[in-house]
Amino acid sequence: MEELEHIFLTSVHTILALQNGSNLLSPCSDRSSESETKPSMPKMRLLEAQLELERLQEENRELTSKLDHVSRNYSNLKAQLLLAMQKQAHQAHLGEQEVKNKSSLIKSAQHFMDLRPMDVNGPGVTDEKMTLDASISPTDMDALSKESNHYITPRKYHQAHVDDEDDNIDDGVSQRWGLHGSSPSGFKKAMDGQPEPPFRKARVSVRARSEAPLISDGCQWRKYGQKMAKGNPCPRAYYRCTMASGCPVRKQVQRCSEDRSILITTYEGNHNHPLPPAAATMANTTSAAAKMLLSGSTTCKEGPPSYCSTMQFPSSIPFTSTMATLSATAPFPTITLDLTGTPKSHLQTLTSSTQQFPPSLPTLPFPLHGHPQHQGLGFGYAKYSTSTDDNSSHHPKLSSTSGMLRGQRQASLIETVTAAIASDPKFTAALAAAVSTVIGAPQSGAGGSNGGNENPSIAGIKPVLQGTPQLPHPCTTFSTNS
DNA sequence: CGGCTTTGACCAGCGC
DNA sequence: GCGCTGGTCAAAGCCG
Repeated sequence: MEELEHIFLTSVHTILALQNGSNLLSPCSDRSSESETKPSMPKMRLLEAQLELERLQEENRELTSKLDHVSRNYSNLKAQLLLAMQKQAHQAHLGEQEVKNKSSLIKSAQHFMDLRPMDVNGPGVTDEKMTLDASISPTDMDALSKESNHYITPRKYHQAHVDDEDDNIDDGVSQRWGLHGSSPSGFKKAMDGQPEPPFRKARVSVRARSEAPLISDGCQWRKYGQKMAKGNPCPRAYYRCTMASGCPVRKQVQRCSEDRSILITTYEGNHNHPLPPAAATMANTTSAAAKMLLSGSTTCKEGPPSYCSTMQFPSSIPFTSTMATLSATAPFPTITLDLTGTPKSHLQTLTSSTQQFPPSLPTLPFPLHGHPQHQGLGFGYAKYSTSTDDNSSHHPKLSSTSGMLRGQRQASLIETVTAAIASDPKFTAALAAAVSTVIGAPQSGAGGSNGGNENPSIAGIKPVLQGTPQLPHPCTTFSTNS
């Protein structure tokens, strides 16, 4: 596994270095310097230079796609390795667990943390395995989960059951559910020797201050239902990803009952199809956050799960009141990144205890796996800078990078960042990528179901940003369940 | 005409 | 066992 990671990081390093080299000849700098220093240059030479520039830009694009490809291959290999490890571990412990679990785990199964293999398997499964398990990239799990090409409802799942591992594999977490039968119903069925449906899936919700009916996350969604939720006068809408047939990803959209300008979007599942960079950014980010929550790779490892029900992450990004919350007491384990500016969201009150992260968390732009060349990726777009002058002024690093990077390249880099997050999930990194997704992309028109796949920005935020000087206060909430 | 939204019905989980 | 709630289905209608 470490070898794989090393290979991957080396590849990323190389490609990024090449990229940076290519970008030394950016159109602007090149043209301006040449025209200033050699005003009398013949037109032929200018044309040649321009051709060379175009060639370099093309090369740049190819390298970017190569990087993407390497990243996917890496995740794919990693996922396969993890699968083999999981099967091995599962077979080794299945027998003894059956006796143990019957007596002690049925009650605790209702707690979400019991989804974790450590809890179910006992000391036989190490923390390392859990962390590795959480690092499976969602998009690359698709390659392994061919069965998930068809969306399987719980009902259908009952009828035509499939091998749990394959069926849940598009979600590394739900796979654990299936394997160990830790969901309440799953437990009973597992005890009976029957397969259990993937009732719980990873969820990532985004809380955003937006007046638009939907946030634009780069994917195409189709509404399939709407319900009035208890305790909220606003209806909850259910959407399904329609970018590919059978994509299991769903999302719920609901306005906050306390502040109807806040839009709460909850994502569930992982895409089983290639995503545009913008959507991939969100998908990778959310899945990384989700998996980290469920993998327990955060600071609450040492305590019992119940004591880690909530963790608040004071953000280091130049936002005020950015807060990420993990909730274990909710029906689903939840990661909440609250960027609304509301100090205490109602989600935080769901939990019984909190853990404040030390203020020494890595700041953005953050180094990836200790590779300094990954620093300074620039998580600020021009839009962000203009709308947040006050904040950006406190963070010259961010503001200086905005406008220097071209949209496509930046999207690709952010995607790389989020993919890297998936391989070694630290929540702060996931948080950072999520925020970069929200604030970093050029804003699209307030498009309801976001047919445009290239823009991860939150539709409708723009008017809010312009109208309220204290912003940006988009709020991003990640909740993950499996 | 195809894709999408709407909306009532249905189902499963859960608490009492 | 019953009722409540969340989530999903699917028919009907709308829209470009």
